[in-house]
Amino acid sequence: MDYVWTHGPTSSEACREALASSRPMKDSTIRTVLRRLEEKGYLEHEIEGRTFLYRASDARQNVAVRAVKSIIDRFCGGSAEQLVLGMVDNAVLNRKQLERLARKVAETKPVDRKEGKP
Amino acid sequence: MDYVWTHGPTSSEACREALASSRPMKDSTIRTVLRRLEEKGYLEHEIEGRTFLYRASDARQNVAVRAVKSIIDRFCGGSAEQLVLGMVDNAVLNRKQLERLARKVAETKPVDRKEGKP
DNA sequence: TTTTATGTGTTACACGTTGTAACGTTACAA
DNA sequence: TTGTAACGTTACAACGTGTAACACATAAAA
Repeated sequence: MDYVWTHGPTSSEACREALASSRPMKDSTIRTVLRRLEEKGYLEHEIEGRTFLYRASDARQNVAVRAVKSIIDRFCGGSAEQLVLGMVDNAVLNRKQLERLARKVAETKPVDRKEGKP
Repeated sequence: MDYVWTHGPTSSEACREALASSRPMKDSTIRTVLRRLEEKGYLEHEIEGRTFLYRASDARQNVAVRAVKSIIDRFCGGSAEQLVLGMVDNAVLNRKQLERLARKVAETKPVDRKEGKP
């Protein structure tokens, strides 16, 4: 998954070769993994000649956010703010960073017009 | 887990009774679950008479934060800020909330003195 | 003191997920 | 036509999870 994210669309072979040094695997292994990731919706593929080219169906960051969202729902009663406060308490995020973020976002989305990407 | 979090220390029986209406389970089932949660470090128990009293070894929110932290490390290159930005992009958090958080934290930890709970 | 109820210990089993792979089939290329 | 590069199908062990049966110990009751 990580490989497909950092490099673009990839064939199973290319993927295998790239990972071979750190983790030698049979081609069938790689293909199984890619197929399963596709079943789960993390990947999609198109056919180039007779080769499958896999690409991530969603950016890494959005996947991260969705995962976090589900944590928020399960553990923070759906309140993202509560989570962020917890992050500050646990020094995962500090005051300075939070302020910088607030400023940055204020610049980017000045009026907060109905959410959604402009 | 959720039950132990919302109510305090609990015996397996109390837990079973409390959940019985929504989810009737045998006592051995409950005990197995509690024991496994303890093995994983989410619960601890002390012995009261000859009954095990389980309590959460950590607050719900901290568990959430740790889970999120691991997502940050895996998907956001360790940058919590990046995640928060992603949350804003995905409308999990909006500008207003972020500003409110920044203000709140600024009040609570005016100087950001070396992190850690005062 | 013997019996009983209540609590814990141990073991099990079905199912789903995940890592890893063998073997089979198909179609382009030499 | 035959080899080879791709994919398709199937498998299997290890692990996690939900659910529970049965065994053992001991305080409490008779």
